[in-house]
Amino acid sequence: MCRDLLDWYDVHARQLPWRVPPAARRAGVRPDPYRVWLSEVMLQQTTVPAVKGYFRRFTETWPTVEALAAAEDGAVMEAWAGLGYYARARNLLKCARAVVAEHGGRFPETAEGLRELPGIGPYTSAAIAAIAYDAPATVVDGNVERVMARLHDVHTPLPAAKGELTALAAALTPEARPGDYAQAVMDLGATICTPRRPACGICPWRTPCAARAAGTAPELPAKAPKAVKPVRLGHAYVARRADGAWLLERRPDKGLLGGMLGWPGSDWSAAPAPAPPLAADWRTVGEARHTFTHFHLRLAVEVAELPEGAVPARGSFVPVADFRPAALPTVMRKVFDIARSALLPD
DNA sequence: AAGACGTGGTA
DNA sequence: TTACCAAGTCT
Repeated sequence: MCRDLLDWYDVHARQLPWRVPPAARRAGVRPDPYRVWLSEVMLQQTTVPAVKGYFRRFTETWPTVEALAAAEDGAVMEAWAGLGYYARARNLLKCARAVVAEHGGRFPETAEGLRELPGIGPYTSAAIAAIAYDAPATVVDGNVERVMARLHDVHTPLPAAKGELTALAAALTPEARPGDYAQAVMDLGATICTPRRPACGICPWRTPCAARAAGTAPELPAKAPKAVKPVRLGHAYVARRADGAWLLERRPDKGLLGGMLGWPGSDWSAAPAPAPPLAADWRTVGEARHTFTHFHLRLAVEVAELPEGAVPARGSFVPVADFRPAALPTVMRKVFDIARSALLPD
């Protein structure tokens, strides 16, 4: 059965910037563990199209784990801006520095060893072990869960079904070509066994698939109902100094948008108290709306123009020449777009 | 162990 | 517009 999938993968493998194609892989070409690790971290809860540009820029700027380990924190956070889940970027640096300082610049070659590193959990450790080192590790991500739930017609809702689906995936992992196998199941889930409208008719596993036989494939895997997202409110303060500099603030390392640059603001709650970074003639010019994983946010955008000598209680001024909106997380970029059209009308 | 943690694309 | 979805990890 694994053979059917590997045969399919030999023909239909997606070509991705971090991947060694199956033909080259069988000819002995090994992927660079650094690139495998970087791509797998970027791909956590993130789509392939979103990752491609970031992967290219990261590998151009920092071609090796040594180069990344030597990078400045701010430069890495800026390069990650817009990709989301910023703890990944903080852990990426911690991990690179640990690999250089504690492992001589080489990634551990076993899933257990990899699992010890920051930002590398059960999925990523197995993925690197399998893909970079061809170890027979069982990779279980959202694709594998979906494929296994359908293949075995498992109706238990996630996340309760996680253990059962992991066991089913482990029982199927072959000794031969485990790296290609891991990528093949994920490709199958991404291109054939998709969440909606799976293409069962052209699936290499259409014959053994229990859900296909039962007609239940499109509704699997079952999932526990999601909690309703509350709405939180807040104020964001965008100040422009007379020389064009913007008042920005580095957010604390822990918590939401940790380590990222942002506009000074109130806390985000049901009834936020205004908290401008300095006394000024603030005007409300609009509202930025943004949805995070667990709440909706509405930010009142306040703007002010400041004299050259203004001294803020929080944050620091970034000269126009150094300011790049792309270095901000998306919610802060939305705030800027609203503030800019008020302060700098075309 | 349940909740925190982003974003952009799609229906 | 809203809701769901995508190669998870950490606490």
